Amino acid sequence: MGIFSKTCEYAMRAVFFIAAKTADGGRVGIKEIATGIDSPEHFLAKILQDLSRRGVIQSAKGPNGGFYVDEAILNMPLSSIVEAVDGNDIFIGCGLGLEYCSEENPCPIHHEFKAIRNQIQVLLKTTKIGEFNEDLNLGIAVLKK
Amino acid sequence: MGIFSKTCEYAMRAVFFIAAKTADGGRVGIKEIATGIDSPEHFLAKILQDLSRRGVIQSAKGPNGGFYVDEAILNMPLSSIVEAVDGNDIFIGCGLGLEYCSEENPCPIHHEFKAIRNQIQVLLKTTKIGEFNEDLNLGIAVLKK
DNA sequence: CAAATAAAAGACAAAAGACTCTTTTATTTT
DNA sequence: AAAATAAAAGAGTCTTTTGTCTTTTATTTG
Repeated sequence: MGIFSKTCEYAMRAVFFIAAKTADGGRVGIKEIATGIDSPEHFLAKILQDLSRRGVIQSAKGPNGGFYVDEAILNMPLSSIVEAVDGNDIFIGCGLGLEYCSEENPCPIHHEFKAIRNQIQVLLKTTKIGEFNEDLNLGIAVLKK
Repeated sequence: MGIFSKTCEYAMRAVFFIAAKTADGGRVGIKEIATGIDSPEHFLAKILQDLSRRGVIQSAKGPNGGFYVDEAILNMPLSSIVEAVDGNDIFIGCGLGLEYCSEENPCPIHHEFKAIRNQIQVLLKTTKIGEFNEDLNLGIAVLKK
């Protein structure tokens, strides 16, 4: 596995896809999203339901329904997606999995890893969900395997 | 889960423990290691067998047997442990889980993540297994939950 | 050589994560 | 109101990770 869980990878790709498709209005359906990011449809549906409940995307049922995002969501940081799916372990967890690792009671690599955790945090907090729309729509960035 | 798999976390803690205990000679048994790092004994045994086969630690059977490390191992980088257990995904994997993500065909966060992957790599490659022996033996660093 | 010791190996078992399929509910359009 | 559409929800499966238990093999010591 990578830095994030598979579920979280799907979530980020899906949110980027939805953002790029619906920033100018409109909705996009689960089938189109699943195809667009190479993910299993029903599994992704669950992930998106969860993200929708948590306000990271929006959804509407019925004809012309689908998933979409508004301006406020476009300006939300990537950390919103990651925290909704994987929690905040990546920001605070110990590199060696020690529950009580801290500044006062550090594991051997505690200080070295603090820098990495911080950098991940800065990246996820300062990058906006809508930031890639142009690159995605121009085909400069890609979401498929 | 954190950056590394649970297996990898146990592996690193165990190798640090063995290094600190045996750098000046001697062996340490699986029971003492498991107790010393708060890990399930039999599960850890498998991990250590694997590390031993891959040359990341050494082992001897029979009375006065156990696990130990020599001078060469003390100077090996942490990346040897991580690669033996988790492979090199952490160094090369895409942040969004895309198989064909690359400089020419980047995912949206490819460039941002390159810096993080590089920092993790530098940390793991430049830190030596034996580097924490003193802190561990003095109780300044800790390996227990 | 016999007994004791300790790692190696193998076969299971439980839990979590990833994924599928079916039914239900809400909305829109005619 | 009826039909069509599309997300929401629920139940269940498969796979991987994590963990347990038992047996075997190698080594040392008396």
